[in-house]
Amino acid sequence: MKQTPTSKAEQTRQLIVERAAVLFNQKGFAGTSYQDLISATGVTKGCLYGHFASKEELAVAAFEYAAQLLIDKLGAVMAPYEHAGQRLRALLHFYRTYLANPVIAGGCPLLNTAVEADDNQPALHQRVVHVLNRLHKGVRKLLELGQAQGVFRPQANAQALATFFIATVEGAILLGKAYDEERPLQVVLDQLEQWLRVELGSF
Amino acid sequence: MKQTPTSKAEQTRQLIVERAAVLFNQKGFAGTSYQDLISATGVTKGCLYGHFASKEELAVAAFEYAAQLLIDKLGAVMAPYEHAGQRLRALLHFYRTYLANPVIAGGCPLLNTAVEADDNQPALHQRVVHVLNRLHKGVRKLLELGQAQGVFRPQANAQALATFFIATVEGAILLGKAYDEERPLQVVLDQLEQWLRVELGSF
DNA sequence: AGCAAAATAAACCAATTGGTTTATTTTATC
DNA sequence: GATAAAATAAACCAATTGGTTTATTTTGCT
Repeated sequence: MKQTPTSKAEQTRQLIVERAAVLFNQKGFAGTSYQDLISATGVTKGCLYGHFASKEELAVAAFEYAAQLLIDKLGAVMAPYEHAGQRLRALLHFYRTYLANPVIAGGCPLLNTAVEADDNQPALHQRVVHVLNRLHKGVRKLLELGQAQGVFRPQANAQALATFFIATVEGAILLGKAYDEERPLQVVLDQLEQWLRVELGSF
Repeated sequence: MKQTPTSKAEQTRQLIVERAAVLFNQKGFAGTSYQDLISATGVTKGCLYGHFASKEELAVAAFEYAAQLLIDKLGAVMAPYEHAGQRLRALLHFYRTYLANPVIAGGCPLLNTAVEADDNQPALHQRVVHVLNRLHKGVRKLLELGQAQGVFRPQANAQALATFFIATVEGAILLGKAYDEERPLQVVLDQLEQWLRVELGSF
């Protein structure tokens, strides 16, 4: 008998996705085997294949989960504020401490997945681009909101600054992870903030 | 009889390293198999093992080769100039067209290797940090040279700006590769250049 | 020309890869 | 408590993995 979308299966699926997202983020797609996934989830291979037809399908679901965590987190850190300047400061603060509080173990899923996927996994690469677009739009809207509120200079190029913001933040995370230190993150975000104050006016 | 370091073996070794560097840069360490290496080099497995005891040893040699290409290239683009401002502009110009003229196919070897290695390959990770240090020192020295020449503002924080430069450039390459477009690179490097002009004075 | 170095070809290895199937057991829910 | 859904256990698959060995051939150099 057809049943209401059962919750147990979805719980298991969710558990798999969450554990897989960490593995893929840390070890990459090629570096993660089914044995890794079985060990990390505590679930059998049959169960994995019951939920996902292939490693690629699971990797896509895992990436989308991790990306949504990031998007949600960015929303959450800005949510307490209406003032665009405060929101921007909250965003910068979030990234300043990213190594200690990553949305998922292994660094930034956008950075990690983009690097491996763009030459190798078209399906994943496509999702990466989509998430980058969402992120860019979010930052751009924030800057435009600030302009509408009269707190950011109207001449500022929101489009370009959003691109610059994302590139700089990802580069900062790269250095922070490479050195396993928070200092590069602090240094880079300090510089970014100063430049944003030049372009947007004090905020 | 012991012979002078034979050149044929070194030629073959060099061929292997060059071809392997491209593969590892494009497909990553885990994503590159011996079969890939055999196909790309045209050399037999026995020959590969004759020159490198393991995939990791080969990957390290390949990364060091690619990194040296980058370091050499940066030196070459700056070499025609003595004026630090001109050198910096040459550096920015080089990165503006990086997607069309990468030092090696597959993007930036520092970016690619850093992302995969920092959680997985300690030997590679160590070399990445070393090359990042060299790169940072090079950029810092350039900024300090400009200060000594009186063309950059003496108050500028060369240390911090060098870190910022590297993070921003790597982030720009990440976006450029992800979108397979030069525009993000142009946009990000325009912003970077403007900020450098604020900090260093016109150059 | 002769000799050593370099490379090949190929067989071999145990382990692991991603993926499939099936019968059985557990579990959630009506 | 019945039943269908979910998960397990395990056998199975062909292919590939990283790595080794050995005998043979090709090559480069003095």
